[in-house]
Amino acid sequence: MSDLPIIPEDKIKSASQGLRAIAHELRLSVLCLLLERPMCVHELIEATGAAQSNLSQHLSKMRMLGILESEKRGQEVMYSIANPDFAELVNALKQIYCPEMVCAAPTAKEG
Amino acid sequence: MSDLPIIPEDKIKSASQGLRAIAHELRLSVLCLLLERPMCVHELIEATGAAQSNLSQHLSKMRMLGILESEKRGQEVMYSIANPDFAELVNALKQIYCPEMVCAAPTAKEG
DNA sequence: TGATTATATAAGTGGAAACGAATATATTTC
DNA sequence: GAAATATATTCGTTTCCACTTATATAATCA
Repeated sequence: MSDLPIIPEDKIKSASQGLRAIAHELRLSVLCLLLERPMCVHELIEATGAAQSNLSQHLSKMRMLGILESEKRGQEVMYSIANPDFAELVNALKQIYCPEMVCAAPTAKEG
Repeated sequence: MSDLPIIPEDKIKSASQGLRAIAHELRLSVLCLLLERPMCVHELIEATGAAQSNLSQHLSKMRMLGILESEKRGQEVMYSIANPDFAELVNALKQIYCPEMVCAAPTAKEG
């Protein structure tokens, strides 16, 4: 019997599901790209070098999980990050793994 | 040819490896527990309800990845978080998934 | 309307990860 | 030194993921 603050099972389940969702090289790359601006599928294909079908499946998975949202524009489909939590999470990762690429909160000193 | 700030492949690879490492319910639970204080294996078994062999395998995996470190104390083995980045990451998750459990940076107003 | 472009979905396959069962190793106690 | 406790490791099985190939749908254009 410990008096530890146990995290509820369902929270753990959601969190690990969220992590699994972004713990994939291609999906993470896509999220990093969409952090900059919304993009359509063929832009993402070009930027990542992924196969069309494969990328489409990953996009679809992230959309179903509420991470991404999509909007049809003509024959293209624009994808963007739907859940700001994931934008934050990816930013946190960038700060850990490539601090020099994160322009972070501007210190209000530089131009 | 886009002028997007592409994240280098090896950074993506490290990041997604790190995410996969914690994107598992049991491993994430362990990390949350160890966020409080170092614990020995049978404490973790009791707190998580996991099978001994299974938990041991996960601990071993996280130790090999540099996430955890262990110190033998008598016949027990104490585990703790070795890499502060992961502590931060897990804290970030807590803020997203259970904000009410995070005592965060004290606002210096409450007792 | 037929061809082309953009994207999605389905089906099959290969490989990795997780788990349980059994066993091994180290430490303590008697 | 034998039993008990604490933890690690090995092995075999199953389950889950990702990827490719092929096909479907929708929009545009000729």
